[in-house]
Amino acid sequence: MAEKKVRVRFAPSPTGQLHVGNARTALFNWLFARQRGGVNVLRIEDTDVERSEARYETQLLEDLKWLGLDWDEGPDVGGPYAPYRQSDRMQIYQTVAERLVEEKKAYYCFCTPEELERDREQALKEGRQPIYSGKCRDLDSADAAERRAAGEPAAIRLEIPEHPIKFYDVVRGEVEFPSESVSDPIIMRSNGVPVYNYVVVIDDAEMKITHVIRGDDHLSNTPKQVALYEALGLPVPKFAHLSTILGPDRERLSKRHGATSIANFRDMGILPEALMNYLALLGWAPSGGTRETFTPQELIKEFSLKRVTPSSAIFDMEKLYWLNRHYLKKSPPARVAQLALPYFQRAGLLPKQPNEQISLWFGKLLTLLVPYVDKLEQLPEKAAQILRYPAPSASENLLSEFAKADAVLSALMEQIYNDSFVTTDRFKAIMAEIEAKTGAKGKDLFHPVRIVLIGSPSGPAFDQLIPLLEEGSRLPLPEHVKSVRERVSEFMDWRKRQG
RNA sequence: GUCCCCGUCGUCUAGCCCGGCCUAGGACAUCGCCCUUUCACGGCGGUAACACGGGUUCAAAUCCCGUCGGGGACGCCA
Repeated sequence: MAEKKVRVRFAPSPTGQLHVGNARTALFNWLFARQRGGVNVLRIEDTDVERSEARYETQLLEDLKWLGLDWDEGPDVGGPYAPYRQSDRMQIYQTVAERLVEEKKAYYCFCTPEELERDREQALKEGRQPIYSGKCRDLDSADAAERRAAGEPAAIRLEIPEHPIKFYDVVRGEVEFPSESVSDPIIMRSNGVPVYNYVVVIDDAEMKITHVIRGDDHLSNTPKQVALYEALGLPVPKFAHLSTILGPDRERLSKRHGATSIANFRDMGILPEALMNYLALLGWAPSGGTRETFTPQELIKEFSLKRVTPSSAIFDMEKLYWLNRHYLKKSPPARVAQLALPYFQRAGLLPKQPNEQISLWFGKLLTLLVPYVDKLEQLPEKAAQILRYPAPSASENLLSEFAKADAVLSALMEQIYNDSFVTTDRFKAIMAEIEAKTGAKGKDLFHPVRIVLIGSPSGPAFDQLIPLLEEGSRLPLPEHVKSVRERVSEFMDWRKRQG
């Protein structure tokens, strides 16, 4: 019971939209913290002043919240280790760096970038690891002070110890790097700005982070960071490096693969619970490995860092769509309606302030359409197929393969001529009548009728479609929905005009 | 180049740590059938994988070595 509370952190840079890879990292941190009753920290890594922007930070928080994540400490909620924005912590980094120099764990380096570049090329040519030679390591501290006083720019480097650097990674096990493969890293630039690899460690240490869960692109940086913890005399946290998410071409997932940011998915009409579920399944599977759908609560219960897979994963849009369809079908109709409404308004299919009748009708329309789509975004297009009257010429082309189409349509026109409102029962009777009169059956009977009504041989069942059209035709919609009779007559008139 | 990580169906993965229960399980996609006077939804079924080569062992997807392939790092970027 005395076990220490776990503390994890998600530390994004506000330099753009929240990417799925980062979102998955945020999710795993969150799941781990929530399951263990620990603390989830949000820290903003904005040391790169040029690329960081306040609006991205706001958006970042919104995207995380939309996904269903929350945090216990962060720039917006505060906490015992505030501030949570690196740009507000500069003084700390400076102080600690100077202390490290005093303790001889770090040193001033006067090498110029050109000099370093030459050394690197030389090393590469000789087939050596291109790491820093360490030539400033043994500079006399009095000399160094003098040169600095004279205005010579100096960076601060951490001295990497001689022994191999080991650390524990929860997803990969024990990892060891030979000391010779690790360069003495710069922790303070000569202009006084601290370096990322250094500030993360200071912050993680100060914030008492127990588990560092992050992308595996940081794996090779980890030995430098471990050396820093050791120099600082602070406990090294456990690490968990998550594999990279790849695009279909096995390249690191990026904008050119299409939708990759959380905002993209939200705009398409992917449900947050579907995305969360999908992201959780990328690199993690429950024990047994046979279950696919999880609510956030179930994920919290089942999640385990130890079960995270080390190999990289290709992002599969189709499976995300499958999950989205699953959750779309499970969602209460009122919620789907609320989420779908803006898409219809933008397409000019629904008014800004739909009245109650329209909302009711819209609900029916959605239950009809939802089984046909992967994401909300596709709804207006699907609906347009039904709500807007299709071009008669297109229908005409489809009609040719049905032998008795002409007879069926004339009979239909005859029957429907006097009906201003067609009920489902009336429609059934009409179809029976046409069947009796023309002898057309099955597809020969039903398809021509469907084509004339909605411009396609496939679509919703008639007993749902007919009332939808008829009711819609009486509503004050931005675009008039044509009734059954209007549709049939319009088509027949068009035919007449064609001769 | 050097160092580190990774390698099970097309894809996500279970199994690997503690070898036999694996004629390798589930899911997405795909194909077929059923439901449906259409399509979609739904139901049922099929195709499909242990990267390769050596060991160790009575027995290897599982342990060891090597090869190959992919990724990352080696920055006064994050």
